[in-house]
Amino acid sequence: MPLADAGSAAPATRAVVSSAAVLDAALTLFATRGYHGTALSQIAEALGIRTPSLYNHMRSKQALLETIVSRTLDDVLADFHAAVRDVPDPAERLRRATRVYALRHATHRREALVVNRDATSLPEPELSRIRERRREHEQAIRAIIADGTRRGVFSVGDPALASFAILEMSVSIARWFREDGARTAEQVADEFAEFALRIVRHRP
Amino acid sequence: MPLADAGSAAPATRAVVSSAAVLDAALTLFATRGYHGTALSQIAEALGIRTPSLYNHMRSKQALLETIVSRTLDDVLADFHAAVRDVPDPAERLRRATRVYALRHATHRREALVVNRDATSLPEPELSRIRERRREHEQAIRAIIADGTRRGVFSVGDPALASFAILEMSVSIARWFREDGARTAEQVADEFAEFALRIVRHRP
DNA sequence: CCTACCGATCGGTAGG
DNA sequence: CCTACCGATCGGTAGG
Repeated sequence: MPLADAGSAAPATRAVVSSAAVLDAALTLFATRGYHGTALSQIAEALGIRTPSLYNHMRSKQALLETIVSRTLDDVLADFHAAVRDVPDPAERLRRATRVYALRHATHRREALVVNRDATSLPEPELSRIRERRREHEQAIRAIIADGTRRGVFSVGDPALASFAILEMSVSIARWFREDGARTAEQVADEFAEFALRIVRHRP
Repeated sequence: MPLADAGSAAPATRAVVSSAAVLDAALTLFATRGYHGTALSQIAEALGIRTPSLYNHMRSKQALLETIVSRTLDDVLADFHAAVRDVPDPAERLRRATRVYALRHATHRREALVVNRDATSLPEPELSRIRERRREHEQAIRAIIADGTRRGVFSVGDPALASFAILEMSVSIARWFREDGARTAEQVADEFAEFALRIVRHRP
């Protein structure tokens, strides 16, 4: 039966796929080749199905990106609020906020790469809503830094610059972190939390 | 003469274009919409010419990206070496290396955005050569940090983590810096150089 | 610099 | 889940 297994794209058995599986395959491919650099045919091939079958599990390619970005931003904000809840001390708040953000970028690398690379490919009004959530997070970090500076436990010229630096150095973890590398995600997250406190010149 | 000015794509006079102009238009569009999100027809339209005319000034779309990325990386390395030449003190070396890198990301935002977003879209063997130059820069920063740590003027657990953090927080400047913003490129660069010294816990 | 044109591939639909 | 197919657009070439 040469036709039955002619090429790796033709599976021996008929594949069964879920929305979650489509999203996961899209996540991997978008993270690797970018949203515009990924064809739906590649997502289908990764799942062992034909392109039109994808439409049983999604509305459109764009909806896939929208779901990935939107969920990720919601999770980032939820992480943040859970991490700082009932923590009044600015230094401890900043440490926990940075740790959880850094940790997420080590453990959810694909999501982070897609959000950072391709979120701007979404159309309005989704794009504005996305920008608003990122802004919300940045402002929350900035507020912690401003609070600590006001109280004299931090020393920083411009809380906005410090918050950009802290957030973006953490985002970079998604670019180089390897699960089988020398340091665990937790070790990296702790170290970056320490960097954050150093940036705002917190005296331990 | 309705046909002569039907639509903004039809210029009144015949446009004359140079390789530099094509590269510049590509730079702007790649930075805004990404390499795969940009069509050659958009580059042509921005220049007021037809798509096939672009081929008088370039070899291919990919060659455009290659030129942008390659030149930018060469410039980054040249900047670095010029900045630290004849500066033996690790703290001053790190300050200057960070300042010049941060400054470049404020003044060459488009280049930085394209390199960071789309360099991986290049094929081998170009991709390896690009990675090698980025690695070279990262290793040079790491060596400064390791040197300062050895001499006891820095205190950092892992020079690699610190160098990633310093470089990547600087890269982020390209994402948010505005020429008409509250701070000049030089002010931002100085502040980020200070952040770098704080990350390695240099005592001033 | 242009018009005319190419094969390939894109996201998506019809219909089963 | 599939095959068959769609119009649109892609990067690029021929030839002037």
